[in-house]
Formats: sequence, C-alpha cells, structure tokens
Amino acid sequence: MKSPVTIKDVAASLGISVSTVSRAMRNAKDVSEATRHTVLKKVKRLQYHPNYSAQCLINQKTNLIGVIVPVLHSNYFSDAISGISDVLAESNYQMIVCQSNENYKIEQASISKLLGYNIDGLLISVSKSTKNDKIFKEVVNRNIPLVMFDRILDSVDCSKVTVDEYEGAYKAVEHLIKKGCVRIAHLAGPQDLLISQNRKQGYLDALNDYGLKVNPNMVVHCKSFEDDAPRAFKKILMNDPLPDAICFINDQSAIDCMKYLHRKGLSIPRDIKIVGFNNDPVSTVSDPSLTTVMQPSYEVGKLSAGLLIDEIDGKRTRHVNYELRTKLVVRESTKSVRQETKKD
Amino acid sequence: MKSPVTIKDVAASLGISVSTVSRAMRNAKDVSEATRHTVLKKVKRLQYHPNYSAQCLINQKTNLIGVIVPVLHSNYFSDAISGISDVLAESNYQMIVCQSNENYKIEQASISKLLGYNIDGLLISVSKSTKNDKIFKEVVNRNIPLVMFDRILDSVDCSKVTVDEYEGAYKAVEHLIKKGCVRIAHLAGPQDLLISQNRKQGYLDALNDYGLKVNPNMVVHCKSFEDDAPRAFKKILMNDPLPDAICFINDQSAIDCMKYLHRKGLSIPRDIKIVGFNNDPVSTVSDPSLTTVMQPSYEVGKLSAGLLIDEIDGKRTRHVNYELRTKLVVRESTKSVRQETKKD
DNA sequence: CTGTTAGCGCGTTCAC
DNA sequence: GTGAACGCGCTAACAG
Repeated sequence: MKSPVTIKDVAASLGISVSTVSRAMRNAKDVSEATRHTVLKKVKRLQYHPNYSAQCLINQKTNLIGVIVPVLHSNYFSDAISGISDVLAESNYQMIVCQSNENYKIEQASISKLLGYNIDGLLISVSKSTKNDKIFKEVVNRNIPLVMFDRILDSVDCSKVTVDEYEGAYKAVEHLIKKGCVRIAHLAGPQDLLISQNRKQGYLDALNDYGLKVNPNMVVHCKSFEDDAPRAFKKILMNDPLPDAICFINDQSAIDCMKYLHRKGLSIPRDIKIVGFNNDPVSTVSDPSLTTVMQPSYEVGKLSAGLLIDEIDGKRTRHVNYELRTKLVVRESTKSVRQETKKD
Repeated sequence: MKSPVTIKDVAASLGISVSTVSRAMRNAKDVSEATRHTVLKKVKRLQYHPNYSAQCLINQKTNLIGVIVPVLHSNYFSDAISGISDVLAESNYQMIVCQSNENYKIEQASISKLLGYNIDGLLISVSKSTKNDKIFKEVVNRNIPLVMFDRILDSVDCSKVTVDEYEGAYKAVEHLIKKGCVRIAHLAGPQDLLISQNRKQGYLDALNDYGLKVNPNMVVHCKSFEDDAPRAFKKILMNDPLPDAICFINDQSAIDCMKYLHRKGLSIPRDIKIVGFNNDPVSTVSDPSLTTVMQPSYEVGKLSAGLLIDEIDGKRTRHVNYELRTKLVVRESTKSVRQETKKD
C-alpha cells in the first residue's frame, strides 16, 4: 500500500490548505471554480488517489461487501458470484470473496476477518457443516445487512434468496410418473443441508400425490455431492426389482450412473429413466442427453446482491424471502420408449 | 460499517488506557499476563473487533489483494481463483474479486478502484480487448506488486504465470500426426490474445516439424470462445477435401462440432479426429469422449498468489516468469480406427 | 509493566 | 470562499 502522495502534498504544492483540496475533490459547492480547476489538474499530475482507509474512518462506510460460498469451482456458485459481481459493480461496491471449502471453522474465521474489514454487508451461502448460527447473530446484532442465498439457515433473521428446490424435485418426479415410472428412486444430498431436505420432500410429496408408495430403500443420501455419489447410486441399484427411474441431486452423478448402467448392459431411457439437477453444461453433452432441473443461479446472485444493497441504502427495512423458480429441462434420458417395438 | 465498540470502550470499561488494550490484543511482550487475560475476556464479551481501516492507516498495509479475471463463470478461471483463494487464506490475505467481462474499460475502472482500496498486490488475467498497458505501468510505478496469469501483457514489467499453450497445441497436433492425420485443421482463438497466437504457433510448428504443409484455409480464427465457434468450424468444414482432424481452442466447441458432424453423417474418430483444449468436465461425458489438453488452472492460481505474496513480503525482488506444463489427455475422439475392417 | 502524547490521511465543524 | 483545529480508531514513541 504505497500511496506516497497524500492530500497534504497536493495542498502544499499549491500553497493552499488541505480542506480546500478536500472540498474541490468532492465537488462541494463552496469552492470557487478557479481553485477547483487548479486543484483537479494538480491531482491528476501528481496521480493523487484519496486514501480509502482514511475516508472509511470518517464516513463509516467501506463500500466493501463480503461474499462467502462453500466452493468457488462449481458451475452453480461461480454463476451466482458472477451475478453478484455484475450488480455490485453497478453500484460501486467491491466484493471480498471467500470460500469455506464446506468447513464451518473456516467460514466462521472468514466472517470475523470480514467484520474486521468493516464490510457494509454480507452475502453468504453456508457450508454443509454449518449448524451453529452464533456468528450470524453477531453480524445481525452489529446491524450489518446480511443476505443468505441458496444454502440458508432458517434460524437467522435476515433476507434470504433460495431456489424452489422442492418444486424442482416435485416437477422432476411428476415428469417421471407421467412417463409411466412407478419405482422411482432418489439419490438425496447430504442430510444436513436444507436444500437436500427440500428436494427429498418434493420427491416424497410427488409420489404421495400420485398415489405411489414410498420405498425407503429407494432413497439414499450421499455425504458429498462429488465423491460419495457412486456409492449411493450403487446402493440404490441393489434394490430388487430395480427402480425404473432415478432422480439425482446433481448432473455429474446422474451421468456417472448412466455410464455405470451402460456398462452393466442396461439401456437409458428404456430400462431406467434418469433426471439430474442443475443443468450443468455436461447435461447437454451426455449420451443420452440428460433431463435435468435448471436452477437460475446467476439470477440468485443478482437478486441477492440487489436486496443487500437496498438494505444497506435503507430502502427496505423488513427482511424478505425470495424463492426463485426452477425449470425442468426435458432431454433424452427420460424419453418415452415403446417397449414392444424395441429390442436390444 | 457499524462497529460501535472501539478500543476506547474496552479501555474505559476496564478503567485502563487504550494502549494497554492495544498491547494485550497484539500479544506484545510488555503486558502482564493478568491484564492481558482480563482484556481478552472483556474483548470477547464486548464483541470488539479491531478496525482494519484504522490499522491500515498506521501499518501502511491492507492485506487486501485485487483479483481481476475476464469472466468468473468459467471452469478455467473459477479453478484459478479457487487456487488463489486457498493460498491467500493461508497467509491471512483477503481478495477483492472483479470480472472485466472481457471489457478493457471495466478492467481499467476496476484497477482504479482497487488502487483506491490500497491493495497490497494485484493478480490479473487481462481481457481480450486489452491492448493499452498504461494502467499497469501505473500500478508498477506505484510499487504495487503485480502478477499476471494466463492472459498476460508482454510489455508490462512484472512476474507472470502462464500455461505452455504452445507446447499443449504442439503435443495435440503431434498426437494427431502420429495417428496418421495429414490434413489437420485448427480452430484458433481470438486473434489478439497471446494464448491464441501461442497455440496457433504450436500447431504450425508441429506441422512443419513433421513435414506437413500448412493450408491457410484450414486455420480459422473465432472472435469469441463461445458464440463464434460454430461459424468458424463450419468454415473449416467447407474445405474440400475435408480435414481428417481438427484441433480446437476449447472443449465445448469441439463437442459442438462433433455433434454437427454426427448429424452430417460423419463418424468420429473414424472420419475426422478431434482434439479439444482445457479438459473441462464435458470432455469426459461426450460421445465419443474428447481427447483434450489439460491445463493446470488451479495450480496457476496457487502459484500466482504465492509469487505475489513473496513479492509483497520482499522475499524476492526480481520478477520471474513461470510456464506450467499442460498434459495431453487421450480419449476416444482420436482413437485409431482400422479403416479396412470398419464399416458403417 | 503502564499511561501519555503524537500522528497515520482525511472530512468536518467552525471562525475568518 | 478559505484555513485552522479537531477527531475518526488505532499504534508507536516516549515517560514514568
């Protein structure tokens, strides 16, 4: 942080007082046009940039927003952050980005750091190991606007932006039922995550609403979205008779499963229909292409950032909850197959 | 930025001076164990967090690093940022992240903002519209450590971390040649980008080294990695005779092309062999799976951040250039096919 | 070991 | 319209 040239230097080199320079810089009205002009010229020549740290001390505002996500290298979160970034840039805010790596300790430490930086607001999607909400209560107590998105904590009193995962899963299962499936399995996400619970509930309710029995063996939770999914879907496939459809928590595991089934000599969508979740790029590329639930991640980011800024500006005092809609993207992995004419 | 509780409050509530509190906080040696203990207890009870802005004013150090990338929602850059984040977190730095959206004006404005925040260092991968290096010279002049990664500007005097795209492309083409291809086309990236030029040179040199003629019609530049690729590969496919292999600048366009060729009744790898670039998740999923050039993006991020911190800490005064190696990941899209036994 | 003083760079009263 | 003085929250230098 080298900014050798301060407001003093500008003032001295012009033989005027610092307060005049300060006024000229901030377009205050009580400065003569002449002096303002000379000041601004000098400022440019000297490459003077006001020191934010000093300004923050006075203004009690940093224009800094903290953003914490579980992981950065995921289509979902990088899209969301992209949305956040675009909105913040428009409003002259900068974002300090942290990834918790799904670790509550790191998350907590990051928040402490961010508080030290006097962020004007915080956007967070909590890690899957987060249960304690103490640190968030502290944020709220300090009157720092807080918006939780995607992965939220119900107990924290703040605005929240989520995706209607329940409806997403419901629509997926409904689609499968309409395709004639009756033994529909569900590879569920980590049990602690609210989004996993919501999706599972959507799955359960869809089955119920259509009069299908729930077979507990057809629902298997995985501990991690990435590493643990294969174990989980293999467990599902130990059912006898096999499910005629599986509803997944993400696209990659759905595709991994399709490949596995292929190797086992099963055909998709004929023998088993598959639905993913997310609409990642991979879902268009797999063979068969994957029916999946699209989540508006970029919009989640944009909306969250917008809400946060409104709260900072005092444009809204009450907290709000938004739930964005998903969209079922139907592709080949759930296509109808007339069994009688098909052989192989 | 509400932090009503300051060091004064702590001092007052304990009936001691602020400097004692300050000392206790920073584990200075000239404080009695007893007072330190009571101070720390009080600090916790009052939820006091030191004000970084004030500290920065003294220390002339913000522990803030600026990070600018062309886009956030890309496998490559989100991986790189993830690497940066992990390294910075270890060293107690925070990162302010900006995306230029490939727009030089935005890039420039972001840098100005970051300078205002008195960042201790800057990590940047320049936009493809960046030609002017004036703002970077200013950063260098202000003695702010700067590391460019992936997309660099040769003219700027700073440390640089790149991927050996030249060798990556060379290896890809060499692989195709060894597979017997002789009419190898290249879908090149935006002409202004150094990485596009390097990859093209690797392509050209490989052809030359193996005694193959370069056909200018077999090399087509696209203006954008995403939108413009289909136009470009269709132009390549207007060649008569058709190429027997195409070397792409990314995986998605390679896969789009494979699909297009399929619809046209051509078979891959039999009729045309395809190589991508990046090793994105999609490359494992396509049918046929895609041979591609893996770039160590996470490592690029880690290394860049490490270099920057060393420079900030004064551990290294000279600028260095690192060029990380790519790895050719061979999959089905370039598999050998014995033509005589194959029919379709 | 602890308290007092000064000053980091800037904005904001006040006088003039 | 302009300048001097004060304070934002904190640390460093100096006393004691």
